[in-house]
Amino acid sequence: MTRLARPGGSPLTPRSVDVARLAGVSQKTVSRVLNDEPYVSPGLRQRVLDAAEELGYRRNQAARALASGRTRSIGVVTLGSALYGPVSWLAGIERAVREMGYTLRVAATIEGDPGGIAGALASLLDQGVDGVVISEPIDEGVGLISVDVPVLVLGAPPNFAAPQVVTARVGAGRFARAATEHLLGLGHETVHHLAGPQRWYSARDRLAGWREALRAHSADEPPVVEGDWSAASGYAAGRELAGDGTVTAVFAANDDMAIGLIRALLEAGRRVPEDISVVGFDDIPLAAYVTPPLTTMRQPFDEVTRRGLALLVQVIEKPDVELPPAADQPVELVVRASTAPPPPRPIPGRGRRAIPQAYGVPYGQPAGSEVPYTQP
Amino acid sequence: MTRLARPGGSPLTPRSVDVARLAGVSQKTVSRVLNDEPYVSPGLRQRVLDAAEELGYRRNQAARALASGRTRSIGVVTLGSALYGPVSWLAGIERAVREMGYTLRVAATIEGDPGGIAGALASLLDQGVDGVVISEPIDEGVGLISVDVPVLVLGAPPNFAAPQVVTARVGAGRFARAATEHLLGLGHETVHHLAGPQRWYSARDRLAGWREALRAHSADEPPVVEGDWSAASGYAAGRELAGDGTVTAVFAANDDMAIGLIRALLEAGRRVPEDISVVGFDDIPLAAYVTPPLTTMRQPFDEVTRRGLALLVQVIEKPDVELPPAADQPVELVVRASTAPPPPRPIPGRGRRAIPQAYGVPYGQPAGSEVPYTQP
DNA sequence: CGTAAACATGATAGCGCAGTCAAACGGGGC
DNA sequence: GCCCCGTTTGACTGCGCTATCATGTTTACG
Repeated sequence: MTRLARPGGSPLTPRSVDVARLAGVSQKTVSRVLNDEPYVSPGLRQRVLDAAEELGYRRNQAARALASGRTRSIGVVTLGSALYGPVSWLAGIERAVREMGYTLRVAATIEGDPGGIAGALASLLDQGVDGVVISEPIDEGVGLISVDVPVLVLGAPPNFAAPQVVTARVGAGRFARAATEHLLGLGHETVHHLAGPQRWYSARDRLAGWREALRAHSADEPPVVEGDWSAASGYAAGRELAGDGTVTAVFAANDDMAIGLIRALLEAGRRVPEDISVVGFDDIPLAAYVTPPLTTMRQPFDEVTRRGLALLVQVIEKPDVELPPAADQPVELVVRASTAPPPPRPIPGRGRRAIPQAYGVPYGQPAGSEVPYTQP
Repeated sequence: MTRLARPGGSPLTPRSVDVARLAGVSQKTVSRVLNDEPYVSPGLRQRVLDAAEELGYRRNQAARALASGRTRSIGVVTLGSALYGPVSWLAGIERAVREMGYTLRVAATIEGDPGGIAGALASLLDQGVDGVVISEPIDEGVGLISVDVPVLVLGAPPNFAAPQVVTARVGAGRFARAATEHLLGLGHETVHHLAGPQRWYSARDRLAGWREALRAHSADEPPVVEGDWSAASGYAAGRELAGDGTVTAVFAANDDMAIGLIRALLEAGRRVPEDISVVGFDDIPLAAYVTPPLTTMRQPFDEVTRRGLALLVQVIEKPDVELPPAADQPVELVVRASTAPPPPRPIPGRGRRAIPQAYGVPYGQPAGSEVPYTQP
């Protein structure tokens, strides 16, 4: 049976003095050994390690933090939701934090709570974290926030004042531009955009990238439809767009909305990709398996978080060293079956068309629903 | 501009003594006020609060922890992945932890690392957490683990020795049984099961529930196909099952696998739900928007985590009080379009059938892919 | 009006480590 | 042989708070 004890949990768990006594050294020497400080003879070092092992000694982190002023922990401000993007950031952060020898404390912002970021940050700082990660920030009318520990901002421009602010971004704009250009390259006259909520920096980045691509190709810029990242909002947008006969290509700001959008298009009798092409964003694990498989942009979450945290830790430990410039991650477009060249000629008129005949398609015979489908 | 400072961050941040001096009381009185202890006169209390406010005082948690032996934090052992189930647990836990006035520390198990749970637990206990949440545990040959703080085990039987072990479970078995019975109720002779990895308790629960339902209805028990929760594994299973003409209904242990499964069936020319019905598990937000919309079991993540954490905190703070018995959550089946009665007569023979004509379906005309689809 | 409770405050002593400084030791250069 | 300097070790102190106990100060009630 594995036995795990919390230091200080009971009066019986050993203290560093106990280790010192057993090893026949001073308490300070135990501290030296355990912190890998120089000036300890190899013999003593081993004796201390053996004694610590024998007693099952674990350092009390609260005492360490109090005495040293450092907690060796990093706080992350995240959204308390199951959105794929934020969750993937969190998973990557956990891994990277542990790799760097730190521990992780989490504070979620409460959805829709303005000043939520400030609240979450305050909670983390109260806990004495040595650094903070803000993943995918939203600007809900919060002004500049000033924090007295280094900050890593993921996927957004920094609007924090801190001893050091480091940024690691995917560069969503470039990705959005590539997605849009993929559609233009297939021959679409223009590309509609189903945007994310514009309070999100990453949503604005994607919008900007889409706009850039259109301008660079002198394409018309159709009105933007804004969703809230959810498939439900994509579905709602899809019902709108399905009625517009001029739409032949849509770039959705994330995969969930893209999938909701596609569902609405299919229900309205618009085929994907024959009538309308759709590109998503994120490459969620399901993207390859929905019908039709989704063309999408893959985000390099892991590389970005790992690199960002390495910078953050460097800044925490050696505040004076100059940081290397951030390197952009390569853009990765995953082409699947939701994009194709536009239909031969523009569909005349507006409004719902008659339901067309189904193709005999090479891969599979999808089916609609027989049970009446109601919005959940 | 919002200014946030870390207690102890600089020598200038105020201490409780500073507050005491400003309020003209002893340091101990400040401590009393801030801990809401009785026996402080209202006048003094207010003076102390004002002084604290004026100085922007924040308590140093490390010192509090050291002096009191409690960190007011709860650790959660989680999987470092973006799987919907674990992630939803985590989101629910964060919310509940904050509601209870605690903070959250996270340690992820490293995938495929045996003893990963023990390692993550050790890391949390080293940090001095007052309680631990194990979400969706796996038993990777780890024996009984003994921990010296209370433990909340979500969604699984406890195999931990601790001062107190509380369990909060969805009761996945009952849910799986309901899912299976839904299919049997539609007239299917039996139901195949696409199981989750059997190292997971929740996967075993679901398998057991499925089996129970079959037995109760005296239905044949077909061989189980095991996936790894991913859509890719569902897809692989689907290729297998598509070749078996006797399959008319499948219960998948989660939605991702169900979606991968459906994709493979469609590609093989088996219609869903006309030829084969599929039920998923989780009710991920996308489930309503894939094609066909997925019939699935909704898990009450929030209720279960909230209730579980309330119990955990009670056990931490008042170890002697008797706990109320756990109440089962109601089973919730969300019927969408991926399930239907079986086809009129058993499909003769085995192997691939010719691609049938598409229905003119009431809701939408889904399309397959024209671009050749390759497994990612 | 006296006495026992209840209330209100403060002095003092740790919690378990890391930081500071001083002391002891040892080898090389003169 | 003496001094200097790098090495090795330990005694002592303090991080900022909570806990314990002692000391006043009221109130309750016979």
